[in-house]
Amino acid sequence: MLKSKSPNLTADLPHRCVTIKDVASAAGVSTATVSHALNLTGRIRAKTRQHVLTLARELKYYPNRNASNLASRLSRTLGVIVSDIENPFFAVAVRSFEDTARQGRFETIVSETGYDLPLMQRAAENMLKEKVRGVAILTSEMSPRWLEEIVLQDIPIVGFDLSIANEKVTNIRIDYLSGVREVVEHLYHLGHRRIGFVGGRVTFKNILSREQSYLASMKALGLEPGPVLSGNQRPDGGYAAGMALLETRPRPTAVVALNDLTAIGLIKAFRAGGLDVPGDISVTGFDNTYLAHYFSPRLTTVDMHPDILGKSAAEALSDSFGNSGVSKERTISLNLVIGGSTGPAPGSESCAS
Amino acid sequence: MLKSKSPNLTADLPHRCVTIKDVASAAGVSTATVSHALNLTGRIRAKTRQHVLTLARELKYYPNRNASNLASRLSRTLGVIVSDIENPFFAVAVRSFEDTARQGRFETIVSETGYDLPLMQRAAENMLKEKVRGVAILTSEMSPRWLEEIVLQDIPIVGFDLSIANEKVTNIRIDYLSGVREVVEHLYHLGHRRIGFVGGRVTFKNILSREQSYLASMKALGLEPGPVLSGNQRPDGGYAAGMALLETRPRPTAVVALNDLTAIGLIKAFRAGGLDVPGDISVTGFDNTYLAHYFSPRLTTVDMHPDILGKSAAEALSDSFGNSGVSKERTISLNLVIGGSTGPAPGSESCAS
DNA sequence: GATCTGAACAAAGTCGATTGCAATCTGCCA
DNA sequence: TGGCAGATTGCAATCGACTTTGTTCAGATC
Repeated sequence: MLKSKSPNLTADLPHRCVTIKDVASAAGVSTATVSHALNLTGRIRAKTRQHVLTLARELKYYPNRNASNLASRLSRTLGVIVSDIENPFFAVAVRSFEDTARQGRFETIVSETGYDLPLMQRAAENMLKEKVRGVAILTSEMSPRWLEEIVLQDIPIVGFDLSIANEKVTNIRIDYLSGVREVVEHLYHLGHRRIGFVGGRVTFKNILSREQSYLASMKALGLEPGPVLSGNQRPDGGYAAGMALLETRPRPTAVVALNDLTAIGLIKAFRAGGLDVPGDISVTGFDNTYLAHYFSPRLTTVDMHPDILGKSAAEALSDSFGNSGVSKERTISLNLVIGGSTGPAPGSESCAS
Repeated sequence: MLKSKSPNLTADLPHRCVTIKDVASAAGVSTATVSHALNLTGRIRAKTRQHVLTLARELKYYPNRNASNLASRLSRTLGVIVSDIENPFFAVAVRSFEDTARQGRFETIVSETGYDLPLMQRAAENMLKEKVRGVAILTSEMSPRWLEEIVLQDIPIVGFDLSIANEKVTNIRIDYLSGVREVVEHLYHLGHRRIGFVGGRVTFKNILSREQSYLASMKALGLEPGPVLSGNQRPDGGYAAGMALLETRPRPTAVVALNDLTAIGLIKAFRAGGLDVPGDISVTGFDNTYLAHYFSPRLTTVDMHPDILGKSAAEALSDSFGNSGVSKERTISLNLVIGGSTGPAPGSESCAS
């Protein structure tokens, strides 16, 4: 769209941004005054301030955040490390975190690990190089090594099920056991006795927690834990597990999935195998994402309140800036949401125990 | 966990990061040498380089990206502005963008607008202050004003349906018309004649494009455009629209939704109204997210290849760094995916036209 | 053995903003 | 009108890394 005839094309010249100096000289004041006018620091005459602000806007001045962070030795950026942004549970949590951070005039940068070890390291390094003010670990597969590394740099951390205790670390407790127990008991009351479980990589602590909670809940009811399979926390993993379960004899009458995504994968597999959900087999999810709500039948699941989680995480970081060393524990309560994906065990009306 | 008895608690002292100076003095070389060793610039003896690298690791040195960007007057960060990360379509696109960027040793920062104007402005300002190297606009509700503003700072932009033409801007073309036409024709061949449409905020250009494509497709088939409603690009908007459609007389026998999320909202509403999908009414989505795949019935939808989109966007930016002024257009091809959410129009076998 | 050459490294200026302290100005009071 | 306190504003150092411009030194050449 631009005729490129002149050798002095704008695009060829190294571009210079508008700096605080430009604003200062345009306003006929020093850079210090401009800085104070923009940041409400120092006492500036109202008229001067207005003048500077007007000029800054006219010149389209956008303060270089790199320079600002460097000079003030203080960043207003928070980091979030998350495993899978495609999972609506995390998407909601991250958004909630960002919204809360924004209200405190903090920016947020997000790094995804994709349940992958090298990416996990990269994410941590990213935060360290960016010199963020605090980090939220919205995933629990983070290796202790990198947590230590972050804490060593004196950066506050918030997360759940963190394998590290330190005054810079705020742990958000999630009572998986009560959540999973409610699910299992719900199925029990529907007459189910053979209740399977589809988990994920047990090397990840919060995934392991759910599995252990399942085992404990079964034992508490005097039930033999049914088949336990592993997915990959995503629908395709659930589908594969579901296909495997179709072949299992005796087939469970209900399956508890570690999250909603796995549950919908399971259901697709069961239907492909000619089973009716919940007529032939009941399925439960975990997280109560919008998927669970709009899926048909609506998933029986456990609400993890990702919005509260994200908000809590951001607040925990803000708090830890003010009063150092006070690591309040925070707790997220879970509650069962009953949907149509669970029903009476086949033939349970006649042989209810 | 830490006993705080000493007044010289580490946490109370202003923390100093390990800097390049620390590494330099530890290694007995100048900071210049350290910089060269780490960045592979300049000619350094292999032994010196190794020595420096080892020490940097031992001291846990993480180069301050703020200082680095400032000094080199060049950032290796790309920005992505996206409307709704909760929509799997965008989640996949963003991830694909990040992966591609990472391969080119670029970091990515993401800002979400939530279809909200003030947030849109904030996102743009965020990019400007961060002095990113390039921006991908994975949403089309960005106001031209901010696009201009970014281009003015000489920052390359890539996006789809951008309302600005400039040598710094790469436009990714998406042929909505062909995609929507395939959907409408598919329904037509199934015997549908009253085909409704649920769109979104028509102030957003790519949303408007889909609606216009629908109208054009209907006209091309000699059909009267059925009821046209607006959602909010999310499931709840689809649900509300579906509820409204239940009351419409004559009720359409098929509804085209502007995306998958709206489609699942619609279906929930229709089922709540006692309708069978696709027995009583057919529904189509758009985007072919994993939702469409795992939903039951599988959604008939249009694959937009978000992964290719994200990758293309990142590549376009990388390209624009090398050769300035070459703004290659890129095109994403769409293709129809037929699922079980569409079926013959009720009674169409007897009165097929 | 003196000179030249290029590799390897150091010194110092620079990026754009912040901030403590000094300098200036203003208004008020004596 | 002179002086002083308090309100404004400027000066200049600083943050941590990069990068241009030297400087040094080993080896090669004659």
